[in-house]
Amino acid sequence: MMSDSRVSSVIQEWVSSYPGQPHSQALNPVSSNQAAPSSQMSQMDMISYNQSQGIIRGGADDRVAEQMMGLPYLSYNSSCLNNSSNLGSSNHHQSHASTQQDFSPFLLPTLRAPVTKRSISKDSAEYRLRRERNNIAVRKSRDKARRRILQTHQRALQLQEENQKLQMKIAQLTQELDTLKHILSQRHLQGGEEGAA
Amino acid sequence: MMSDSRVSSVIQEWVSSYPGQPHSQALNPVSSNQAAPSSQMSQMDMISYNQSQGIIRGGADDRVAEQMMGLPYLSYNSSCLNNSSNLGSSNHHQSHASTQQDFSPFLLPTLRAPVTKRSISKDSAEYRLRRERNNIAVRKSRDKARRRILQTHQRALQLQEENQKLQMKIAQLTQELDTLKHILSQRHLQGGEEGAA
DNA sequence: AAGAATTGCGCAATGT
DNA sequence: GACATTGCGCAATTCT
Repeated sequence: MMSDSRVSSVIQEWVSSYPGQPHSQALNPVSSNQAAPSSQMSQMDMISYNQSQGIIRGGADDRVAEQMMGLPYLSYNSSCLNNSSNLGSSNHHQSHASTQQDFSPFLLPTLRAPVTKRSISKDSAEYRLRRERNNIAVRKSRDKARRRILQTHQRALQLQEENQKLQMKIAQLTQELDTLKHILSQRHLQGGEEGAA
Repeated sequence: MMSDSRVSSVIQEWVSSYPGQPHSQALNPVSSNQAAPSSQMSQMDMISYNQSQGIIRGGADDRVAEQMMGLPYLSYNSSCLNNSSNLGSSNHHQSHASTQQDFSPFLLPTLRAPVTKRSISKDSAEYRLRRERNNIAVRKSRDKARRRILQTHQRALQLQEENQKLQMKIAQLTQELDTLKHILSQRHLQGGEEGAA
């Protein structure tokens, strides 16, 4: 309930352990339109990393918008060109939402309602507060992850060491046992001879 | 030569296996000035995450600049406010560099030369190409990291299992040994009696 | 000298 | 609703 959290996500655990999948993009209508060009591929191991087409957009900081919603390098042309200064920001959502309106609402039932989804305008203090908090959470989470990884690593080392000791002990015991067995067999013979005599 | 590549890095393998340390920031003068507000603290475990002051900047996309150089939430005010449109971009370095000029150039010998460092303007095709390549590399690298982590984890599990088996074997051998010892002592007594008779 | 690999960071979507 | 996770792209740095 904590480590492999997103196991529930459909597409996720689908074909691999965990990373490299769209995850958010694929499921969310807002971002889905420009979803996975890059992320998709990470699945087919090596090789495939070099797929993302090099659309050389003309816009300047489209990257901003781009990254804002984790979209790779699509939709650089049309939309997303007005918010360079991020003043109208907060509306990336809307823009995309509307851009997508053409989709039959029947196919995306529960997702059409909040067309404006509360205009979080990136200027709002609330927005910054949210972001700030999330950033803190992110740092914390990553720190935790790092610690976890470290622990696992050290645990492995420790176990390996312990393993060696155990194996040595086994070797020792085995030898001891052989010795005793030998002695016993000797005694046995001896006893046999005595009985025969 | 491939997995634990940055083993040579001083601070790195210093105290632990691999992650969690500043690494780059701590060593480089340029970034060091605004370096670790966030990373620093991540060391002192929990608690300290809520430190970043909630400067509610007035600017809009300062975030852009912000993130551009991975600086946490400092320098929101003065500099970094002119490149919203990312045209002059590439000069973040300079801005900061100049901001830092007060530092005796003797301390930063090799870093003052390329004042303009080739103005890569984010519009250039080259820039996009670079970014694209880096993104690919990043994905690849992360995939690799994930695999590595997974492996370590599995290895730990495997070792643990093996450990149990070994311990069982030891228990078994020990018991067997005890049995033989007992038998031998019996024989010994028996032999002694026989000899005495 | 140049490109690939790493790493920390913030954002946004999503999970809990 | 707040916090936790996670994928993603950016930029800085390091490795090769």
